[in-house]
Amino acid sequence: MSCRGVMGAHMGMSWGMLGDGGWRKGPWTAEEDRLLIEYVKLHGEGRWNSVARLAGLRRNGKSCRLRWVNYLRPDLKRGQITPHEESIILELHARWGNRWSTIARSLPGRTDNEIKNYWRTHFKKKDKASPNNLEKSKTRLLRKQQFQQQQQQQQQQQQQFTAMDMKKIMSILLEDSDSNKVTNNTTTSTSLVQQARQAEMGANIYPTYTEEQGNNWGCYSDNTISCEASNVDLLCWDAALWNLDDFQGNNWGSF
DNA sequence: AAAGATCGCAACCGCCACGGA
DNA sequence: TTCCGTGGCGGTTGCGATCTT
Repeated sequence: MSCRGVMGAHMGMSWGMLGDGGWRKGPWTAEEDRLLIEYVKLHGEGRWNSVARLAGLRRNGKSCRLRWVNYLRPDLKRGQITPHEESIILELHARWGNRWSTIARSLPGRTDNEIKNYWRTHFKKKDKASPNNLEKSKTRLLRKQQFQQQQQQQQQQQQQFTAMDMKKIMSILLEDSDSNKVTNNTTTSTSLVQQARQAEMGANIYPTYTEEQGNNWGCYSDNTISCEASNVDLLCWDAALWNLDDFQGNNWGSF
């Protein structure tokens, strides 16, 4: 029997049922999500194997961790991978190969699973794809992007970051970058910081933040962060963001 | 309109590294 | 030093949604 056959038989048997040790498997219900979120609120991330006992979930620790990391974390960015993110993925994959978690660290709000899925769907198959198929997927992608753009525009109208919120972010980011926590490319990061400063001085336009978009840095207008930035610039910018992230304990909602 | 093909994503598995007993 | 529990990672699968014929 093929590997797929073995796995398929196994997963088919267990999907949505109780596995070894009585753990539930398969898709998560809204109630399970709620319990897990409550658990993390009370106890923080980690100690996943106590979730079953403390939260009343019939899920094993691994499953809980995965659900939290890939789906429930509040700082997750939803929606389409942007062209900038795509270029970062391409560049980092060329450098590191299938080290998805490493790549994910350079893309705030994206999970290794998401990037891995994106890569497999959009790039791996291109190797085999005929020009015709390629055209089809492009069209499909375009349609999806247009639909999501419409949705995002609607949401932007409802949930705009206030200027004050953004000033807080910028001041934290600037303090952080000034203390040289970004070590890989000080020159570039400094220049980004300068640009950011200029942006703050100009200050009439702030990036928007929506629940759906998460940290959609692509929303910066041309007079804030240069849209012409190279991938290296973007990486530095991302690195700066991650330092900010560390500073805030990954809690975007706490600004 | 319907059937088959393809896509996208959530979730699973096995393996490995690490830290504590 | 060894064993065991835990968490993280990368590969793989199942299935609903969407598209094509």
